[in-house]
Amino acid sequence: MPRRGYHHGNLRQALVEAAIRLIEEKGPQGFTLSEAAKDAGVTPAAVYRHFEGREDLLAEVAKQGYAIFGDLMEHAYEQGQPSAIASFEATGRAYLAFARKFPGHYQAMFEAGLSLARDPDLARGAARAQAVLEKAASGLADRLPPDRRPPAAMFSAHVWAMSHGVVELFARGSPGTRAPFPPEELLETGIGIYLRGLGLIAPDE
Amino acid sequence: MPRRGYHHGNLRQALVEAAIRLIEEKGPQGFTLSEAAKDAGVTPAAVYRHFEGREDLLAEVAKQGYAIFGDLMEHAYEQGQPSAIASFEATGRAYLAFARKFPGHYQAMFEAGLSLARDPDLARGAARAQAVLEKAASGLADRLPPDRRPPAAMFSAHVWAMSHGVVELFARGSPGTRAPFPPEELLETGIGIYLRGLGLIAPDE
DNA sequence: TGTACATCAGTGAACGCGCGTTCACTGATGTAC
DNA sequence: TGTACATCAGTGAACGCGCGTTCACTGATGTAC
Repeated sequence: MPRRGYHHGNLRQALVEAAIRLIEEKGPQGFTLSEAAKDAGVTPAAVYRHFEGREDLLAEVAKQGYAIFGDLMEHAYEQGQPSAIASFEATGRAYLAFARKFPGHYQAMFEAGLSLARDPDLARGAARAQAVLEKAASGLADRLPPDRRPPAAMFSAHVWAMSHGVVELFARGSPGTRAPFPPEELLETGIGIYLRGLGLIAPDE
Repeated sequence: MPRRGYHHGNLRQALVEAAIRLIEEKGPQGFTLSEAAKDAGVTPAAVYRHFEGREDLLAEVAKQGYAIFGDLMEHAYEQGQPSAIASFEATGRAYLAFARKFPGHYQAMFEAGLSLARDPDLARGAARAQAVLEKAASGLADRLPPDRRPPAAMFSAHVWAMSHGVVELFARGSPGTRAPFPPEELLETGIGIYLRGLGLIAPDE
């Protein structure tokens, strides 16, 4: 991030990127406004030209994360179409792929403790991502006999939970616990068994 | 925690309990040694009579958490015996019950980023809890035909992941996302579907 | 093409704060005689 | 039962630190004439 003069040019985005880097290194709690400023080659006070403060910068990272996340999830869903199952599995994979590829964004979104209420944009971004997963789940539900059809929101919650759990427990350099299996494999097999349990894949395939 | 004089009596445990309370309120990152000392009615320096420092106190909370956790898991397992399925389901429920009943311990154990390597006792406690879940999983695996039997460590990882995900996403006053279902129900149904997928419960029961 | 000027992004010094940790100390407790 | 003394848990003052935030300022940029 070399400065070209007194004016930075694109300090706002440079700060966001510095924040992402710092969150990746030290987690959302270890990230400080001052260090982000330093990383961007700028005085802490300069941050206040572009953000209301520390939390506002953090929220911007989460916001950009939700945008990328939503795009990835939607793309995965489209790739899987017209098969409801393929779409569902693809969104699960996309979840994990996002967490691994954008760990800074992921942590800002899910581990920073940001309230979605603080910013309508943030809430919108989160809702959009969740909507894709529920659309995929609902496509699945349609293939079950109506009398034995659990709510789609429940499917999506199950997969969301398992994905998040895999990320937190096995996809990070987590607390001493080495992953017993590659996270991708764990999630793939987990979702596979789950889908079989729903009666959506043949019992012995 | 009223002091009865110059000497506290049981400051060590009083500090641990203050720490637990603070972690419940503000998370593991918001917990400070100074505030724990204040809560226990004591000067920050007094903490150093009993712990090496902030992280050591945090580790003690985690250690006590693993002890309780291990007991609960083992008890749940025994309750479920001799049915392998009942034992497995019970340990899953025990996981969630622990997280809800001992949120301070839970966070110290799984969200504080403590390295298990820093303390053999800590690693032992964690290993013990994990062993119970794997024992339950292995009891299940025995009931599957050997030629189509996935490793027990994988079962236990799946359930661990789903449980952790449910806790993090739906059992906390999480970021704006209101739980679509009670966490207990979510985990119960999730594990149920999963077990059906393994071919361990009848497809239409 | 050159000059005056408004704009506003970034500076640098300062603030008050709470943190973890250290240190020489003090005073309560319990034991030996 | 009473006294001297060793032990050591907790005190209180001090430290250096980095934090988020504020403020009056400065200097680069771009526009109007």
